[in-house]
Amino acid sequence: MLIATFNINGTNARLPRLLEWLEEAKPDIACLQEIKTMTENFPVDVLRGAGYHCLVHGQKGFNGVAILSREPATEVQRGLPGDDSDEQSRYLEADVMGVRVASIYLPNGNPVPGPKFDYKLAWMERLRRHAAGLLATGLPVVLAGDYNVIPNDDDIWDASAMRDDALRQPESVAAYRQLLWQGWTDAVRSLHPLGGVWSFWDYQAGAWPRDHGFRIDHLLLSPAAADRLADAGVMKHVRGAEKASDHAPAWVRLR
DNA sequence: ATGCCGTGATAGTCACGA
Repeated sequence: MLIATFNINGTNARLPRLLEWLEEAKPDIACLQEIKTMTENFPVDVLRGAGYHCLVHGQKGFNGVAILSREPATEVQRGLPGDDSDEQSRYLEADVMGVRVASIYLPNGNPVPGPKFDYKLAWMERLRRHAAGLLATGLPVVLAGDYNVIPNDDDIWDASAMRDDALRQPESVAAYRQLLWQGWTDAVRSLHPLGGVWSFWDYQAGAWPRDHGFRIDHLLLSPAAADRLADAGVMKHVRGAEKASDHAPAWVRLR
């Protein structure tokens, strides 16, 4: 069972690449982020034609997450609990093929310091609380998405780069570790413990040809899911396509 | 120190990203 997470950076701009990738990789479940379109404008008919059911939590212009699945999915949670005033579409959770899956687009948080960084840390605290409840169910759970956190020095091409960025702030890293310490397994990290695996390369400054990337797209597995972990990685070649997203899909295969 | 590039909303450039 192949579960992937892919920040597509805009549905309209990326649909041809998304369809190519689905045809090539054939994920059973694909968690998408930054769909950047309203729910009603997401191309559900085109994707149904490509063999996928869609759950969509969209928003005009920014953010937006979706869960694509070969088998029908049952929506469990739309939006991250814990703040009724939060109108940003960054969380969607569903049951698919016996697994609880979430598509997560964690706030970027720049600039630091500032209200956006405060929002990021508050959002991570809400996620930590919600994730504790998920662990308590004992279900196989996969929290997949763009976490906008670079967890370790070897998760980036140059450990001194991004030091002042929200993605590498000690508070961001600490919040990510707190989440892990609840009992989650970072699937890609567990299969590549020495690091050196990137999931994002900036469009600017020749980051892709220079391989100046870092890892911010993660799949966190509950114990019941980690027991079934067979393999995990990043589909790096996807980033090399024409008109590619700046992210590549990260994935996990469960037995 | 800032922009680089890219996307979307909008009809100017601007917000936002990472």
